[in-house]
Amino acid sequence: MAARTTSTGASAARERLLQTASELFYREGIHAVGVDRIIAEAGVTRATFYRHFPSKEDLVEAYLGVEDANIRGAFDAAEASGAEPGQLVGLVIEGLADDVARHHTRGCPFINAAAEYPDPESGVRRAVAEHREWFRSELEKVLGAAEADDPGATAGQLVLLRDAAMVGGYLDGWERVRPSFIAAATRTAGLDR
Amino acid sequence: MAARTTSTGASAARERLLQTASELFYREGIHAVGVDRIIAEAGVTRATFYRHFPSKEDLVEAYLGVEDANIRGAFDAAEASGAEPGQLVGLVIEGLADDVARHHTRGCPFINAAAEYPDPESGVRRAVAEHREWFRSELEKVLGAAEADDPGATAGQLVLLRDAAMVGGYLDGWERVRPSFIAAATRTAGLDR
DNA sequence: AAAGAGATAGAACGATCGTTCTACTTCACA
DNA sequence: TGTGAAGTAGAACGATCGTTCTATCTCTTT
Repeated sequence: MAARTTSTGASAARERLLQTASELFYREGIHAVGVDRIIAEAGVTRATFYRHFPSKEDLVEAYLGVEDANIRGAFDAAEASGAEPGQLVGLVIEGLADDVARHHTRGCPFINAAAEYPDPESGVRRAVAEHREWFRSELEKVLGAAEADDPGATAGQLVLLRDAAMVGGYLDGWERVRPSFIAAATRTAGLDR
Repeated sequence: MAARTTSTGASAARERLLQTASELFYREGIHAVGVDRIIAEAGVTRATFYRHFPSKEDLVEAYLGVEDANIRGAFDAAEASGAEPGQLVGLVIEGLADDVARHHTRGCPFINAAAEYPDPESGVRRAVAEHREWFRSELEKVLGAAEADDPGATAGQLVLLRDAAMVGGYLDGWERVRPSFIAAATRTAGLDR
């Protein structure tokens, strides 16, 4: 058995590796999960691991890439749903709330990763910075289309609120944080008028 | 040379150990800093380390205890300053902003620690939960004295805003986040009326 | 004067870290 | 048909992890 079995062109072993690592990194932290754990749970050999990822840090960056792609996909889906710009802002807020409730119950993958990588020049921190900048500008775009006043400032505040929601949802429980998040986000976005 | 040299009754070696570890843990992350690093930079022997801290995790908990005590001290100072309850809320917000700008430029010690400790039953996570609960109730007390409406809900929202400020200050730069934080916090606390 | 706690110094424990290596097999494609 | 990439299997590298140990010295307290 070997090689490219998936439709995307990526090898099956690589995808299993990436998915297993993503779950472990998110649930237990990055430094806390060793290469041995990952290859054992992915059912793959060390040699196969290093064939696809030159080092563990490359795998970490790929993990953040998966998280980034997931969120971009959610945005694309929302925009492709044919909702009007005015509605879209509300959909985004609801989507973020739903994401924290369902998938990201251990906090934000990017915030958590940054906690473990102090060097701003590292590949991991670059990935975090790029993701945050994309997210901010995407919000600004949506807000601009909905003709909100000062989309730039509002987008910045919504980024902060999402950070707060993910951290608070993890440490205090989402049911305690959700009302505050919804109220603050809708008011910030100007949806309460 | 030996033993208790400080006025507080704690040994000098223990205090050097704790201060050194606190700086390293905060700046570089907990799992990333080994015991060897700590004892080397503290100028202390392994045996001395384990005399004062049964395990590394005890040192981690002591580190969070130091951070907790610092913030409690700041609150006590603000309350002892003789400011009126109405002013106190504003002082607290300014104090938080000042803290992020000066001391906590690598994020929140408790949020960062929680990112590395997934088990909610662990001593570290318990310390995080206790600190957050104290902070929330302290805010509620101050807001209640200032006769804000719904001190409970407002305190919860201010906790979220502080989380956002510390995360955003670390990852996006405090100068970008500060205006949003000040605006949102003063409005949430009802100081803009 | 005796006792004990706190410090120093340094060797050593087994376990795990991330990484590299050789040897052999299997499949896709030119 | 043969070349090469992708897979399995497993030994081994040096480094570091957190922890334990013995041995000796110093100071404070009784």
